[in-house]
Amino acid sequence: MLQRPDPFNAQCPTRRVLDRIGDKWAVLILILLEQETLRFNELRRRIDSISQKMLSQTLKSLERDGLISRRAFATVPVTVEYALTPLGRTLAGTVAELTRWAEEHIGEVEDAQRRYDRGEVAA
Amino acid sequence: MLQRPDPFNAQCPTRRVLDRIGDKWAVLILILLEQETLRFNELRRRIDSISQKMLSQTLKSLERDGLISRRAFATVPVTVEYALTPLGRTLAGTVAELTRWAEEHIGEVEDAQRRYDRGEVAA
DNA sequence: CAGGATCCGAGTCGATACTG
DNA sequence: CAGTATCGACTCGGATCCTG
Repeated sequence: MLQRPDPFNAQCPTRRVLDRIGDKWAVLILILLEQETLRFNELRRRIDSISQKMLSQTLKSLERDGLISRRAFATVPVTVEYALTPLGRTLAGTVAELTRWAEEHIGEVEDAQRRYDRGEVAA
Repeated sequence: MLQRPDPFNAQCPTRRVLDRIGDKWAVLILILLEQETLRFNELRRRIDSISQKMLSQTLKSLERDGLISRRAFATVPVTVEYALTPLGRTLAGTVAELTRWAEEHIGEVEDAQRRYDRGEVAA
């Protein structure tokens, strides 16, 4: 029904990648790790509103997808560092395009919302 | 805490845009409408697995965000056409970058997953 | 044809408590 | 410090029925 690997119709792999990006926390983590390697609790502090459950869960699936790498050091209290893999880095770059779009057009979106909420259909 | 309009910490507008993109159905609709204007049930048939509830719900919020436009014709049974707005078109373009990434790298992601599931930590 | 309203089960997420 | 395990609240989304 479609020429491309079709993100429609199924649990096609492409769709799975899209869902991954749809994940709010995953995107934030990618953005943070793009700038520097971070430890578990550092990430937690940066994101601030994330629960420890969602953080570890999200980190695990990002690692599974080969987007980030996990390195544990046998220091006195354990130390674990998370960093982007080369693959993750390419994705982070693409995602950055999106956040750029958001920053540039958020004004227009909000205007549209106000108009809509005022009952205007807008041409 | 951050230089950019910070997608962290809050219900910052940029975050809202990201959530929008995170929406699986919204993305699919944008992709379809990028190619041609479609009617309600046409969209329904294309996406196939979407329920009528989610379709109308998603269309409504896309319209509210100024990304698509809705035009109703007073034909015998009503006809409603949905199309991208210029704003929506710019977003669709950006989203296309993402699907391109997905198509190009899905293989690497799946390889990573298999390795992970086999218990390998991977460097 | 294009949708609104309702009901309801499955999955998500946060809070809490505990471990190596 | 870096997690895991459990539980309950809440939400999302599908199925169904109905209308202009």
